[in-house]
Amino acid sequence: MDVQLVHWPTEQDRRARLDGRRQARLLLVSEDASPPVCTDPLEDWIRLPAAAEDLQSRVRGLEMRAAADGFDVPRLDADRLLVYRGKSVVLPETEFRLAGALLERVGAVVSRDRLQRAGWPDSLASANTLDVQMGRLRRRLTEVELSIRTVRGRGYLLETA
Amino acid sequence: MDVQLVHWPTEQDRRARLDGRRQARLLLVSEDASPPVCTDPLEDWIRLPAAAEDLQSRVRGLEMRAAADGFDVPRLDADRLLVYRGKSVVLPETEFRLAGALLERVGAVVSRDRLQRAGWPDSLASANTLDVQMGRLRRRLTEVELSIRTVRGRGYLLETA
DNA sequence: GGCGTCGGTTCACATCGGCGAAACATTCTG
DNA sequence: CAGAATGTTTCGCCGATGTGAACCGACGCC
Repeated sequence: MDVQLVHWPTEQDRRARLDGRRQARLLLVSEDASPPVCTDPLEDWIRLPAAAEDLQSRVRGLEMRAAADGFDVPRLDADRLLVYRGKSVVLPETEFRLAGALLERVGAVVSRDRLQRAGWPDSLASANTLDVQMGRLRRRLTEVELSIRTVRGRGYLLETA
Repeated sequence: MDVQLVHWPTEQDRRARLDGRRQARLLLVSEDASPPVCTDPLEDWIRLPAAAEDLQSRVRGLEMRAAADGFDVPRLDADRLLVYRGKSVVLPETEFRLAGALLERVGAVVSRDRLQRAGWPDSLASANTLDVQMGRLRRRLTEVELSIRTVRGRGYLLETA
């Protein structure tokens, strides 16, 4: 969601890394350098020294373009497809329901009890089953670079790293 | 695709028209005006007076984005030709209809039911026939570097990978 | 410090069903 | 006629799911 500021041309490697992560960035082009040609909508540049107003406009534009993609927010569609930063995984039914519960509160702890109810709305699974399914969900989420942290005695929380 | 130059803020109406036509344009922001926030990849702005080098870089970027526009979306013409990133394949009738259904919602899941109806509008094929045709379509799409992912129990989705 | 318990993780196993692949027959097309 | 396209069936794999057992670190207790 945020916009990274990158000095140009001194930080070329960092630019490449951000590009790989599909992270919005604004290149600050030093006075005596040539500006790059930006083809990625998530990239823009501005020549230094820059008016505060101009800088803001560029940053705002990038923010909105990044938000339009919804890139930094993991999204779960009705067909069990979890999308995050351009990648995606298909979740099986049970893991889908669990992921849904976690996504309702990204970054916050979701209690085991709540997860139980989310994962098995009608039936009632044995206690251990939740653990197993969380393990499976965890493994699958690594594919989209999401991770689940356990909070002993409290529950689990979804992280975007 | 050329890039239109638009004076800002005096030519706002012209900007709107170009936007509607999905025509790339560069806004020339007069010295005493506030720059707009550009969210469209086909739009950019530059503050006057501008160095020739900077102007060129902006225009070049827009040209390339305009050229890339639509390039990443697989397209299906009436003659059963599927085009994607410069390559293309000819699809047989049935696979053509199936591909059409998938392309209506690239990146989203299309249900088996919907595919059934798309592939066999009048007749009704036996249950498994869809699977077979999807397999065949799948094989053919590898030639244009497209792939079909199955979502168990839901349907299929077309991916641009 | 030694010990048991609790919560959580991982492994192995069994079941079930969706879906993929091959094989075959038939029809279409150049 | 040859090769492609299409429909159908059969077979079997593998993914999804639930369950039990082994394992392991954290914590509290004696």
